[in-house]
Amino acid sequence: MITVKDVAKHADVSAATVSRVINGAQNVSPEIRRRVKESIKTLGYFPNNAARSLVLRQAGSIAVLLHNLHSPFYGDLIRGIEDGAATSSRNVIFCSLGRNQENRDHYIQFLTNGTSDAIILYGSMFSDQPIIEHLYSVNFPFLLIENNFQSLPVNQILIDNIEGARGAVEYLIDTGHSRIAHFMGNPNKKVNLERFNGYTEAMQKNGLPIAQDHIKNIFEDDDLSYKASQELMQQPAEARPTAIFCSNDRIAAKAIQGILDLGFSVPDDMSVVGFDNQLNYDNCYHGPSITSVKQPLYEIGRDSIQHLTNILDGTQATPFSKSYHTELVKMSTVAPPKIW
Amino acid sequence: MITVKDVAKHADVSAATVSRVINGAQNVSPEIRRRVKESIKTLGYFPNNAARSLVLRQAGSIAVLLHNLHSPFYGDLIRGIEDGAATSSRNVIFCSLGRNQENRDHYIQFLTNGTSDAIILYGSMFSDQPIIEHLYSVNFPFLLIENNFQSLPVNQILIDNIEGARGAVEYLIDTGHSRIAHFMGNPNKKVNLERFNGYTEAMQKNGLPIAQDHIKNIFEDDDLSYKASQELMQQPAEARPTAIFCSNDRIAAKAIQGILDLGFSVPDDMSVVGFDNQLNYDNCYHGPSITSVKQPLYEIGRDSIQHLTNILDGTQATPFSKSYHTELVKMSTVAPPKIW
DNA sequence: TTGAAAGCGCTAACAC
DNA sequence: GTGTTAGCGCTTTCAA
Repeated sequence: MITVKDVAKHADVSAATVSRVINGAQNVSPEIRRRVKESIKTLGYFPNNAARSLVLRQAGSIAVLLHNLHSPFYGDLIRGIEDGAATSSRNVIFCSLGRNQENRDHYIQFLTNGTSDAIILYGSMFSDQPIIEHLYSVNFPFLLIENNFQSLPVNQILIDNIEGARGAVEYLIDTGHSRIAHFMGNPNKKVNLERFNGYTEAMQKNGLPIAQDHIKNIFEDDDLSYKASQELMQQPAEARPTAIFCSNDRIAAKAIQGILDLGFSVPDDMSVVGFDNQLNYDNCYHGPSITSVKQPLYEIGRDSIQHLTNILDGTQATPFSKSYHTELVKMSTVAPPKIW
Repeated sequence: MITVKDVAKHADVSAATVSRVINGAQNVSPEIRRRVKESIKTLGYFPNNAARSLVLRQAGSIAVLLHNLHSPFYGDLIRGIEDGAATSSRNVIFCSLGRNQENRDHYIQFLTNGTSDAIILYGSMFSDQPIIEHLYSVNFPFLLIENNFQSLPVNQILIDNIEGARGAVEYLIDTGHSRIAHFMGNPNKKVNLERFNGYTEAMQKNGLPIAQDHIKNIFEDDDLSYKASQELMQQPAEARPTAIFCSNDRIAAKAIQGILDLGFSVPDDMSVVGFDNQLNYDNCYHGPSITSVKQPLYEIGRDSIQHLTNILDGTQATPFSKSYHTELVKMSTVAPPKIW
């Protein structure tokens, strides 16, 4: 391993001078700077990150923690993070939080003790609370994305799920629907609760009652959505809802499939709205293009790195909070209801 | 920050003893061990990774390098890696290699100098060659997956693309096809070349000529596949191929879509075989279930961590090489050709 | 079995 | 502008 000492000897200067050159200090004569740079190149020197981290108390990296890194849902977010990282002086590493509690704790300890300078935690699992409280208690810089955490003054980036859901349901109402069902994802994720709240807000504001069997809990297994939509369709047309608002696009896709497989039409017999705007031709989704609420995940990913970099550099006040608006992408799964 | 010194003082022992307890050395009296453990718990101590890495010359982590971490294609691989990591004493970090050459080099330097102990490089881009040569030249432990690298004795895990492709094409031949087209992905990826070779091998072995316009280059833009399949279908039925073997499932999916959109049937008018077995109901692919060559990505991911861990621990001889077989998953996109 | 001391590679404070 | 020195937190000789 080549060290500063080797370079120093080769360039006939002190280690301190080599360090100065590496770190771009101004008080080095041009001639010496040239010589040191040449030696670095000749010897193929690169500073050891562990040693540097130790003395600087900075690891030079930001860790992005995701549940299920393998989910295709993260595409835009990751792309944004990558592009954000390109503009940051810090490197970004991605970490997948496993299910095993002990491994998780160990992993967090690993990251927060000399491996990374800050953590981005994406997702709104209630089960993340102990992690968040730990990070807060040890005063480790972190930023939450999509986790509306009220009990502590933390840095967070949110999207307005309630507004997004409300807008989607109001769009259905404006299109003429009044019996609108909701397929709700796992309530252990805050976003699903918020979207549910947006749905109820819109319904209540418009004086529309919510029938008990119009709320379906889909939890983790998306196939429940398939069955749930078929259950609805088997009711007489004048009794069943004319539209479904879903917590996310996967649920919407399965619901649509269930309806189509019974020989009904989307949107003629049933309108469907999703959330996330995640399924499209590019990822080989070939079903009907789903009208869906889009969150600006790319921007969120990109901005999160920049904000966190600024926080670390002290150019950004904390706690920092920012909310992003959603956008309703109108595609082909919504039409006026048949009149009954 | 709590350090060994703090713990030492609290437990009224020396720092060396604390270190011994942390690292499970045997020569510590039970009483002292108990006291130290208690102090560690009381103070909430966790060893600093930078300091530890510096002295041990081990970072305690394995870096997984992926191009386009955001690709849904990596799902099974990442899942396997996660599960492999759970059995390893080392942590796994995921890294996305950007497009910018300078950033890339910097990132590699960052990883190889005190940030990680070994690298897993997935993918068969020819452009990875400089990275591989660099890692080799600095004697940094690494493992290639799906990159058949011949010029240096490196650790690698491969799948038998040629065999897989040959088997797929022979299945088509056995089903009665003789005019079989090939939609070939980006030739800058070795896997696509290998699959092409498997195709030609099968054709030649069975005495089937390959018509010039039956080879379509799809490169990066999958939509080219859509157009290419439509071009084929516009030829008279007795002249056009009766089956297409595609470099991957995305290409296959677009080809199928092109055929269907012209009002033709898959597999009645055209049989299609893909590679990767990647598109299914779970990731919201709703087209015809594609007959496809499946690679054991989960196993590869899991095994790669274990092999690399063993290599680092010196319990696995190097260079290490292993090849995995593929499996043809027969679904609904292949049927005997109509007789002409 | 335990402690004192040296040193991993680097940077920063201080001297010149 | 440059070198000397100390020290980041940890592990590991070496002595006791």
